[in-house]
Amino acid sequence: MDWPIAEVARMSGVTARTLRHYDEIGLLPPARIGSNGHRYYEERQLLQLQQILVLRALGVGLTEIARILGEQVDELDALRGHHRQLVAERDRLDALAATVSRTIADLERSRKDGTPMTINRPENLFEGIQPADVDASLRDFPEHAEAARRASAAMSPEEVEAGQRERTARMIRLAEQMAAGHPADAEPVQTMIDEEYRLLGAVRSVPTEEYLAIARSCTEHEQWSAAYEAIAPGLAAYQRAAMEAYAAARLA
Amino acid sequence: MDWPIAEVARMSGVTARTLRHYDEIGLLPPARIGSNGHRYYEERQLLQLQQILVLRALGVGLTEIARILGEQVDELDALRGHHRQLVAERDRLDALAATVSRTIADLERSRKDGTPMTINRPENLFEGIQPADVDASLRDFPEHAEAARRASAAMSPEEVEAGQRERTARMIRLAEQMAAGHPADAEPVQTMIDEEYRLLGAVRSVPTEEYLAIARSCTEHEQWSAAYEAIAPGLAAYQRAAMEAYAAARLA
DNA sequence: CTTGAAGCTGCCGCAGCGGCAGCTTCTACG
DNA sequence: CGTAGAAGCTGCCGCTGCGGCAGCTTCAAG
Repeated sequence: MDWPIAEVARMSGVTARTLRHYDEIGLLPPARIGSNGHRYYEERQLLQLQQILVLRALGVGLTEIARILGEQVDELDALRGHHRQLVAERDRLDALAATVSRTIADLERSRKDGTPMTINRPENLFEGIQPADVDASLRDFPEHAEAARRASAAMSPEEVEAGQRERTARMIRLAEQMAAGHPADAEPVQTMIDEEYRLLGAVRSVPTEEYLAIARSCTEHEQWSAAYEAIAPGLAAYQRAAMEAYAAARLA
Repeated sequence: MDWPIAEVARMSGVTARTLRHYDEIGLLPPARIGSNGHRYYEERQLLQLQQILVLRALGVGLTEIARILGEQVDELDALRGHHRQLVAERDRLDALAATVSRTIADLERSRKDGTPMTINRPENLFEGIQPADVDASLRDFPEHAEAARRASAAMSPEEVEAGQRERTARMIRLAEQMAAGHPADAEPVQTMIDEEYRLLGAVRSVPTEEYLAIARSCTEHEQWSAAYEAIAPGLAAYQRAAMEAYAAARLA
């Protein structure tokens, strides 16, 4: 007893095209091929097709299915690995959905306030997108870079987001000072810088030398610089100057 | 001030290849192209790139991003739609992961019991894979088909799975009776069929005529038939014969 | 013998690039 | 001023899992 391709398609619910595809990639060759080139399937192939469809429905890729059917890998191992992937992907989407809904809320709020914000929120500038590279500027202080990496790896996505948001808010306030014409060593600016320094010190104490290295990074680290410049032209240099003035005045 | 492609790549963290791709698809053309064909980007492009990367990080597709940047669609609307998709996909993966972990548990159990089961569990045969088509055989009774559709739509994935598993268990017990050589109208077989009939009746009362239609479907509905045959050759006809004998003896 | 259904083999397209190959152009150094 | 090496360019193939053609052949029923 064998069936032509359309019959199998009707029985299984997949299209004939799919069955030809499975033949093409060697996943499910038909039981025999007539002298006319037509494909004929038997019960064994139906059973295999069922296995394939089960695994496919579970989200397993066709190449992995082929390995399972070929008994090159253990099905339990494969499923366990697949389960890990599924959970990881689900968690990723979950975090993504949360971020998107925050973005939506932010946008809605800013529209009510008169659209002072575009979707290009500074907290999502380059440095935010690639947090792993943020500490690259600290390569002169590898021991601290390592610690920072560990610290940021331990933070939850929410904490990371919150941190980015706060840093950005500071950058914007600083840009406002700059736009108002205050020099970098003006009192209100220095007050803000002092606040930043204290926050930095709350994590761990920062020697003057390293603080100055961070100041230099504001203009020299390409991603940082780009982030500052994207908020306001000249902001990177302004931040650096303010930090250097602060160090000269209070960290001497 | 403009930057060559590699510079932008370093600043933004994407590859030059990606930037060329974005140019190719019209998503981010460079500010100018030198007479040598080289691409040069300016601040405006950097800002756009940032927007692009933010949206891309949120999982928005490039074509949708292009529409948002071109202001052809409202960003809030786009994000709301995207959020729905994200949540739906997350839920799908969640259900999938749950199914996979049940499958893993089943496989582990069966291995301890001496591997009486392969991954090709009958509860995942064709009809299980396409539950939406199960009631297609009831097309002669459209009003009932509609009700069944509603009922199955209201069931949770767990309930559906459980139902499939139970039906399959019955099919296997029936196959054992058949393998033992009992005719379809033998007493133990009829007892099983009676149990099935009562279960069916618990959902809603089934007239004899419709019961016989269901019996016919066992051999005539291709997916059902395939499911029975995959468990044991001849099982579809055996089930049908048993049901018909039951109807003749007890529903007359 | 004819006709319509079903079969076949390609090839393009989809999203978002990665990774070549093969050629040209910039930049720095001697 | 010549040259090497880095960086630029334009294609084209590949991935996943098929859908959807086109163009031709073959089957099955009347």
